[in-house]
Amino acid sequence: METIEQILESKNIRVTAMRMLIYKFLVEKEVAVTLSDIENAFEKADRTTLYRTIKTFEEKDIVHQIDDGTGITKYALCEKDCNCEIETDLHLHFHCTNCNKTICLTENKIPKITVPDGFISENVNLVVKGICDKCSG
Amino acid sequence: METIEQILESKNIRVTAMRMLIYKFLVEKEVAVTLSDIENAFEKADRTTLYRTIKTFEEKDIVHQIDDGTGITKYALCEKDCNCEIETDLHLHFHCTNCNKTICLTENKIPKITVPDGFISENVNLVVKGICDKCSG
DNA sequence: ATAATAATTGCACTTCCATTGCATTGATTT
DNA sequence: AAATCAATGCAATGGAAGTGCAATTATTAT
Repeated sequence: METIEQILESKNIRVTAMRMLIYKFLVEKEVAVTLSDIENAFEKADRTTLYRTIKTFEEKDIVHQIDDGTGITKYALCEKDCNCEIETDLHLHFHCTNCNKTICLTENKIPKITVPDGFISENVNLVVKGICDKCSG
Repeated sequence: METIEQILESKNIRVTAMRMLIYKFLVEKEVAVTLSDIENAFEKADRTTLYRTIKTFEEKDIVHQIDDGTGITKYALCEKDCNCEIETDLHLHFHCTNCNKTICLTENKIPKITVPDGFISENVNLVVKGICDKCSG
């Protein structure tokens, strides 16, 4: 079992108290979070710090950004073996229009998408909107 | 050949000079446009008017909104036989990271997406990012 | 045709999220 | 311990989306 310190260090992220707290927060959340969500969880910390922390995480590939169409960027921890940058590993996201939660459906891989001649596909983003399991039950 | 007036009327949109101009602009563009694009094309008109016009078009289903992940909402005319609201008719969008253009690939329908039990899919948004035919050539 | 009514447009303003500059604090290295 | 570099906090900015209200224009009814 890796500690948070080890995880951060393995990704060349300098370990600070703040970063460890935010990482922990992301682990505990099972859904994608907005910057405001993080902000509300750490009211003592400055918005900018949180913003830059998440951006650092993103750069170092331990967090990926999700654009679920709500207009607000959300973030979620990558899976252990996630290679966000690799096209074939892309999973889809589900946005519940009822509870406004966005969930990474890591089990559901995106089917192969064909694009017309001349187009070069580098990245695929797929968001399904609807009602999640908790809200539909 | 339908005139713009006829198209608008058939969708229960009251015909005004402004609306005809914006419709014409959208027809001539082959890519999805942002509000700023429209704004730049009609500098004499007020932003709000353009905004509300495009919202009206959207409501009346002659324009659909595209969220290509750039953070800025884009709009494009629906195809003649487009039924944006019908899930099975959804097409995908291609966003070129080089020229920043977003193109409707109306020929490429989105494959059926399966979601886990309990989830109800109502809408699917799929954006492929990469290099478009003009930029890759 | 004209008055009454309703929809559209323009202006001003607000809100919200994302982002940056700069000073300060804190951690690392020499 | 001094020097260096990264991280944090504060303040401010920018951009896009959206709203209220007054003025204008179109539509309907008299």
